[in-house]
Amino acid sequence: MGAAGSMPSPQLLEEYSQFFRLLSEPTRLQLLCQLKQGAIDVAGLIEATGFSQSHISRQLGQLQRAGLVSCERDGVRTIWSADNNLVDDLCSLVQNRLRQRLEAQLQQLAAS
Amino acid sequence: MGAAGSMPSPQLLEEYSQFFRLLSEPTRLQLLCQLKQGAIDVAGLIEATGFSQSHISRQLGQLQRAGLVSCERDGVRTIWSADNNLVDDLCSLVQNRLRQRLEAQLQQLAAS
DNA sequence: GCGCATAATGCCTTCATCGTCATATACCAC
DNA sequence: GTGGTATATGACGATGAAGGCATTATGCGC
Repeated sequence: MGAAGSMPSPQLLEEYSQFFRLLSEPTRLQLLCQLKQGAIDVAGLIEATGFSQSHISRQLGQLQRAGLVSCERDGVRTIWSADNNLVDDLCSLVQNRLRQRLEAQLQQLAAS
Repeated sequence: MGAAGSMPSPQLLEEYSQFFRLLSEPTRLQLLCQLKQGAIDVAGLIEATGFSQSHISRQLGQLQRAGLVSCERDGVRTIWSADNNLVDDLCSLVQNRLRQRLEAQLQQLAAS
């Protein structure tokens, strides 16, 4: 079961960590989830999250550079939308993991 | 296509981000990959990675608290091993994503 | 052109985490 | 018990990013 795969290159490890770092801020995750509900402009995101305009704009910029969100201008507004399901898939896996851990703790408690 | 799921609770978002934060450091990812090759003690990890003893010990502690690695003492040594395949699955998904992006950039370059 | 609204960017402070050095703890040999 | 080795932890400086304020850029109505 050791299943020795091959070590990823340092460059790939760096790519991985940079990507995961994007998801390591509740702010950005919240923005991503909000965009999953539907395309929306910055004012709407301010309304929905309570964060400052500059903060939201910055975080969207980071997510955009990573290709997780995209925007289109509609007059003076900028409409943002989420681009793919990768984050949902990742979160589902993590959620399963969290659930499994809690169940294990529960069983260990019952066995004592 | 919009597929409006439900917003995760703030607590869940916090859990997600904390987990992803664990993976946002190349050091920890490297340690996880190394442990995937097989159980090994701290001295072996120092040899393999070049990091300082205290640094490695700290990172292992974080991974342990998250349930990603576990250890058993063998005399004076502590043998560490990776506990599950979650990280591999997450990395595979991210790798696919990286590849897709590069392919898209390649095609866009060819089309110009 | 001039206002007015929305969004992006420079600058700044604050705060968290990395990574190291030194020290403490645990274990074995003797 | 003492000495020696392997690991964990406290304290600390350095580094990076979050997040807000002020400003700038951009587009619309007039």
